[in-house]
Amino acid sequence: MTASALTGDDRIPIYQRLADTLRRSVIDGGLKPGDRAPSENVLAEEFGLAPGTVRKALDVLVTEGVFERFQGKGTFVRQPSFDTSLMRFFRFRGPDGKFTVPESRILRREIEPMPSHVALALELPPATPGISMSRLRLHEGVPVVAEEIWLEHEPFKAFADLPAEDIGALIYPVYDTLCQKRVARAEEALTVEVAAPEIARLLRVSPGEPIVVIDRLAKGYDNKPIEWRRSRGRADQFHYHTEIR
Amino acid sequence: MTASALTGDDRIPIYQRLADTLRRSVIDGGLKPGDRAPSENVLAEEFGLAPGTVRKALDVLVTEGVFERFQGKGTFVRQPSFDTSLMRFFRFRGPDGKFTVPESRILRREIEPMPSHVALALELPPATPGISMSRLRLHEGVPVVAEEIWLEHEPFKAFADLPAEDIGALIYPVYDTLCQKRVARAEEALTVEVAAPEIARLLRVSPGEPIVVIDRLAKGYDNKPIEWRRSRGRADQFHYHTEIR
DNA sequence: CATCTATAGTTCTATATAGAAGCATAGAAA
DNA sequence: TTTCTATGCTTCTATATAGAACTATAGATG
Repeated sequence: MTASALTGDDRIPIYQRLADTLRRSVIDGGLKPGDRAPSENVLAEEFGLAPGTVRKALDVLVTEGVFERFQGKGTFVRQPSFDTSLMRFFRFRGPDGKFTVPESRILRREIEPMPSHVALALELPPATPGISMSRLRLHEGVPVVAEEIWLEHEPFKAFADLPAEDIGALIYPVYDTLCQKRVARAEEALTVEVAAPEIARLLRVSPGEPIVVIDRLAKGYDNKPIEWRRSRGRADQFHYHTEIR
Repeated sequence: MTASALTGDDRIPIYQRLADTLRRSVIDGGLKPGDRAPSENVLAEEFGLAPGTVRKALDVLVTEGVFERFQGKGTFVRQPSFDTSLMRFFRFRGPDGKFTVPESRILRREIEPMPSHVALALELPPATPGISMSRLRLHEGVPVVAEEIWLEHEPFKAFADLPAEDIGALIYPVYDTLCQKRVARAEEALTVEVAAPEIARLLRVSPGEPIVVIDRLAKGYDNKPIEWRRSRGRADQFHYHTEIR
């Protein structure tokens, strides 16, 4: 009955308010990805709650994907993996059938005002100064995906000044270390278009070939947008499957 | 401690074995979609378990999508809705912006040996006799999706004899009432192809236009395949979005 | 007739307790 | 050294209990 240190509207169940509190501490960086949360018993002690109530709060956060649990080891802040991204359905594999990580080549990086659809997605005023980047991903030297990436300039100044050769294939860890921006999740949308001349040239296909377009909006733990990205790849290499019910 | 009427390997936790038991009774038809399950207290009484254990078993089945719960009302066998199907990303709406259910026109229905890829998907021997069906879906008179559907002939004899005009836009309820085959879930796969001449003619597009192809394998509560289906629609009307993390 | 009230049934929240199961490490034993 | 054992931590399972919150219905009240 001792609601103790828990804030918020007390018509909301205790376990949900505890979940809110713990989620908050992940957002604020008190708990970082990979960190172990206090054990169930410690939390119960700390907040003056029954262990079952604490466990139920953790259930919520595990379902949300904020935490993951390992029996005997502990409960940890989850490292976003993005292995459910639509991108994985482009099959980048050689003749031996093995899947490989495609290499990245940055074609262009400039500071310019955002086009309206990007500013809208990033929840910023129109024409906000942004970092615009073009990137080509190649598999065994063959171009497979062309990407446009947009970031708000202000919070990503340090990234804008980073030498291009210091940006590897994985870009989100750079955002984290350089700009303290941690990507927690993303929304993706898939459409199909016909190859425009410039895209056809980049991807080495005939104009008019079908192209799969994946738009991604990456967000932080606080659900605020961080990065907008549009990826285009050859449709004949794309295969997506899912389960419904 | 009284494991009572629960069957199965007793190294498996009780709540999981109870979940298995309840799922079984849905598969066997003892509990049909829309039916209310016995209340948590009744189940606890019946199996000699603590209410918390029963509740945990129901949690499992709710997460699986077998049951859905309503506070104050009860726990019910879920009616599969299929509103997460990839098909919903074809936007069938008029100039007023309203979404509508497309009408169906059955073009062909015959009994013939299955092609190997269909027999493989349905887990049947090659060339098993099947019901082959072609269907065109139209929105305001305009063809939007072309479908091929395959069923095993033997269990669906009654369906094969049904007059075509008695088959409405919704086909799964017919499987249930006529052939006692209940679809519980489905797997879907999405690919993109270039319109072949026959498809182009059906969908009234130019050959070479991009076409979105959705393959669906519908399964029962026992996870056995029931129906194989391939749907083709114009790519320019397709828009899929999802969240990842 | 319409509206409120009591009641019984349902799920949901929260407490308290006990022990099993899994993991890591320190120290004993071979 | 290598292997086993004990210990202490973690999450996981299961019990028992109490009351809150929600829904539907029957019956009283206006």
